[in-house]
Amino acid sequence: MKTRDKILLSSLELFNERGERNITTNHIAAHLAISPGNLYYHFRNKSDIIYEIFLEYEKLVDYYLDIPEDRPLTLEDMTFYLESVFDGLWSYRFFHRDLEYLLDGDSRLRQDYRDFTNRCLDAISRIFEKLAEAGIIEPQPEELRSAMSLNVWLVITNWMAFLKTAHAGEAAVTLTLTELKQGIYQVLTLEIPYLSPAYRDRVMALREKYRPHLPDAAASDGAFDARVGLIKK
Amino acid sequence: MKTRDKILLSSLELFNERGERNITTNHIAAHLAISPGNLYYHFRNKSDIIYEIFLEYEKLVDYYLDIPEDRPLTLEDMTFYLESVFDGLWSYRFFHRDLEYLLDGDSRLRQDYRDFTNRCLDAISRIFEKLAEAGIIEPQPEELRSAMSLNVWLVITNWMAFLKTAHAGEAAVTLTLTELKQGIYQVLTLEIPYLSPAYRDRVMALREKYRPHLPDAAASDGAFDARVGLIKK
DNA sequence: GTATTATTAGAGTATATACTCTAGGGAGTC
DNA sequence: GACTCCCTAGAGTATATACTCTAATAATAC
Repeated sequence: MKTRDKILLSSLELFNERGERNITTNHIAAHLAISPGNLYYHFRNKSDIIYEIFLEYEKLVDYYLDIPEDRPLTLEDMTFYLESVFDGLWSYRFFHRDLEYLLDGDSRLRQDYRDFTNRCLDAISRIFEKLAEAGIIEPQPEELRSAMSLNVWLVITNWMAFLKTAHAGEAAVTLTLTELKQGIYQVLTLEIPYLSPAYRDRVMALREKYRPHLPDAAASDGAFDARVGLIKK
Repeated sequence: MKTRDKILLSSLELFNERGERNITTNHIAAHLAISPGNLYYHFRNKSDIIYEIFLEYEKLVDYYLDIPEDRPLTLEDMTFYLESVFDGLWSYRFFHRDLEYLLDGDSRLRQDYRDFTNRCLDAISRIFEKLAEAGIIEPQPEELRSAMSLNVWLVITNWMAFLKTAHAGEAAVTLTLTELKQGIYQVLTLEIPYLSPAYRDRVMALREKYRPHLPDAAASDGAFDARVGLIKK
């Protein structure tokens, strides 16, 4: 693998594990056993590294949120969207943590992230629209749909921060993908009142599968992971 | 005013304006025209300053979220809760921005914040319960109520971050309290499906007052501010 | 092979940051 | 006046951080 790609990969890994604020360019170089000079040969500065990681993140989510316009959406599609978005969030989880600071210092990123958010909001709204067309949820006026979409976005992007801050025990929290995906439970909670009777039971059953286990239930739940695998096909 | 209090006040002001990460203890001292030694005479370190500010924040929100148990809740109560919580969020807005990092470095704060969150979630849930008792919203099972409360919490605490990151124009954003309170629109959106017919129109009218103005509508809307003042009485 | 370009090492640097240490002033008390 | 206690100044420091510079090596082109 090219040094440049190794830098991106290691940076992402370290940022995710310990937070962008706690990782310096020297840390990244040390972790790869290369010199700082080498790192700065490939990237002008730390912001550039972060920006390139963002571009990857953006590409991934855009790919996940591609909406087929030639057929109606199914419940499986919806599940796929939810699973995928949380997968993406997991892979680039450092990003939302220090978002405001990152955007403060990089106007390219600020602009791109703004556009990205708006694309995501549009996609969510379009998904609701198509779910209504498919008879899964009741159709709603445009105004309500976009306000709903925004709430979905807020829940999705901030579920992780909630887990890390509010579920924190004595020690700092180490999060798992399984826990993160319990955010799907919260998103489906938002949809409940809008479900059409024909699909209500099925969605409620789906939601039930993501219900958080209460007190420190088995951290790695085999059955759960198996199901996740199944859903994603 | 005592130097100690001045330090807390200036810190809060600077943190809110420029972010905790961008403000050093030396900045705070310089801003007050006191020596660093003086600052460190009053506080052992930066974390202690932040912790004390958190205690104030906690106290304020706990005070706002006090729920009268001797009478039913009214629509005015609900409005007051919403307005107050966003006021609190505004006054201590630096806090949620760097929350994860702050908690990482201070286990006292981590523990206290966790308890604080849970108190808030309970309060929100209790408010829903009492709104149902008052016939404003339809009663819901406990499980749904607490999942809903969590969604309300997520929307409330992250609305500001959304504004700052997604609504950002070319330049970094300067937020106003008025914009922040448009979060109330989002919260009320969550409640819509649960409103009882008798109150539906009134709540929808209330919600309408917080609707975001689309393209850069007059930043300081006199009528709006007047209404806010009225509501808070 | 030689010339050129791409890559790397590693020492070094300017600045910042959180914090320390010593010395002393001012106010009250005896 | 001397003692004490609270408060303050301000110089100083160890460490970290983002980044630079020079020189050397590896890869590629001709």
